[in-house]
Amino acid sequence: MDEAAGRTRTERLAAEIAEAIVTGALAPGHRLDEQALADRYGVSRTPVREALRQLGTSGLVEMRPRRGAVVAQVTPEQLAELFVAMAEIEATCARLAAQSMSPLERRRLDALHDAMADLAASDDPAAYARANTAFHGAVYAGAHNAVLADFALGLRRRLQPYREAQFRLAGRLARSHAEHGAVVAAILGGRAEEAHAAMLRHVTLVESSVEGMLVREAGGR
Amino acid sequence: MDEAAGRTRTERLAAEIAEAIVTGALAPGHRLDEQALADRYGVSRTPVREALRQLGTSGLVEMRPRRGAVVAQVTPEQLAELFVAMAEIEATCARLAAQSMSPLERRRLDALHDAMADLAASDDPAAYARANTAFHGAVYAGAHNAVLADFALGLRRRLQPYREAQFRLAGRLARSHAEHGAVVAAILGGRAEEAHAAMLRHVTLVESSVEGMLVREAGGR
DNA sequence: TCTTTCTGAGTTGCATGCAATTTCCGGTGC
DNA sequence: GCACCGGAAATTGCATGCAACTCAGAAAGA
Repeated sequence: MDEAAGRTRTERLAAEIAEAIVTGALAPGHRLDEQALADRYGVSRTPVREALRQLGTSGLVEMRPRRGAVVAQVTPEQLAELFVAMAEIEATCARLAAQSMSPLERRRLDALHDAMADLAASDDPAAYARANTAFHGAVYAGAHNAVLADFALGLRRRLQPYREAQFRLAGRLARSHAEHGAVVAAILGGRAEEAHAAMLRHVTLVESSVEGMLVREAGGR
Repeated sequence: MDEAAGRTRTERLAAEIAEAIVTGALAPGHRLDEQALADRYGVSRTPVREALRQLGTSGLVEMRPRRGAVVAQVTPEQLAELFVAMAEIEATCARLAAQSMSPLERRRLDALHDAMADLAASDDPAAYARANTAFHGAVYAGAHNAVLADFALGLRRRLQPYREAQFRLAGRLARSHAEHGAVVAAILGGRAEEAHAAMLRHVTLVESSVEGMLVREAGGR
C-alpha cells in the first residue's frame, strides 16, 4: 500500500491539514467539519478528531467544545503579538548563536547568506523564500537549543502566509538580504548583543512590511 | 453529575493526567496504557487517546506510534535546554514588562513582591512556591504578549517538579526573594535591559540550584 | 549455551453506532 | 417588523468492536 511518509493516519492527517492551513487552502475562520474532512481524506471521523485535537494544541486550529473546530483566526492584535514573539525568540536564537556556533556552522551560515545575494538580485521571491527558511533555520540550529528552535519554527509556520506575501513587494528582497548581512556579521564576529539587535530589527521590519500590506489591502476595497 | 470545571471528558482527562505528571504522581518514563487509564478514570479509550495526543503535542507525553505513550523523560541535556529557554523567554518578558507595564500593573507587582518577603522569612516553601507562580505570572502579563506568556507558562509547568524541590534548600527562599528584588527594581524603573539581565540571572540561578541537587542525588546513591 | 524463528497474548489504530447537545428554521405573539 | 419559542436535523462526544501490529516467551536449530 501507499505507506506514505507519516506512520499513522492521524499523523498524516494532522500534517496534511496543517499544510492546507499554512498555505491558505483552508482560510482562517473556516469551519472544520469532522465528517467532511473524513470523507475528503477517505478515513473515519476518529483519526480526524485526533488530528484536530493535536492541531488545536499547536494553535493552528481553535477547538470549541461541542461546537466544532475552526481554522484559527488571528486578529490584527494577535498577529502583532505573534510577530513580536517571533522577533524576540529569533533574536534570542541569534544572540545564543553568536555565542555558541561552531566554526563549521559559522562558515555554512556565511555561505548560505552569500548564495542568497544572487537570489535577491535575480528577484525570485519563491526561491528566496525557500532559502530564507534555510537561513533562519541555520540560526536556530546554531543556538543549540531545541526548545527555542521548536518555538521559532512553530511561529514561522503560523506566520508563513503573511511573511511570504511581503517578499513580492518591490525591493523587499534586497533589503531583506541587507538586514541578514547585519545579522551574519554580528554572529560571525561573536558580538552577541549586536546579533540580537540586528535580528530583532530584521523581523520587526518584516512585521512593518506585512502590516503595511494589510492596511493597503483593507483600504483598497 | 459532577460536572467539574472542564467541559468534555477529554479535556478533564488531559488536565488530570497533566497534573499527575507535573506533580510527579506519574514518573517520567512511566508507560501510559490506554485501557488502564480508561479504567482508572471510568471512561472508554477514546477520550483517553485524544487527551494523550493533546499532551503529546505539548511535550508532557511522548507518543510512539503503535508502541504506546510514555511520560516524557528529560535527559540532563534536555533539562538544561528547557531551563535556558525558560530563562530567555522570561527575561524577554521582563524586558517587555519594563517597557510596557501600566502603573497599576507596576504597583501590583511591587505589592506582590513585598508580600513575599514575609513568606520567605517564615520559610514556608509551599506558600512561597504558590506566590512565586503569581509573581512570574504578573511579569508575563505585564509583557502584554499572550504568545510569549503561553510559552513561558508551558515551560514553567514542565519544569515544576524540578523547581519546586529546590525551594526546600536552606536559604534558597531568601536568595530567590533578593533576586526578585533586582527584577522588580529594574521593571519599576523602566530599565529594560537591566530587567532582562536580572531575570536571566534569577532563572539561571534556579537552574544551577536544581543541577546541584540532581548531582548530589546521583552521587548519594 | 546462544541465536533465531514462530506463535500467541496484549495493545494500538481505526471504523462504526448511539446518545446528548447544538444549530437551524418555521411559527407564534407582541 | 422583531423577539421569542419549540422541534427537527445536524454535529459532536463517547463507547464498543475488530483488524493490524508489537513484543514476550517458547521452541527449534547451531
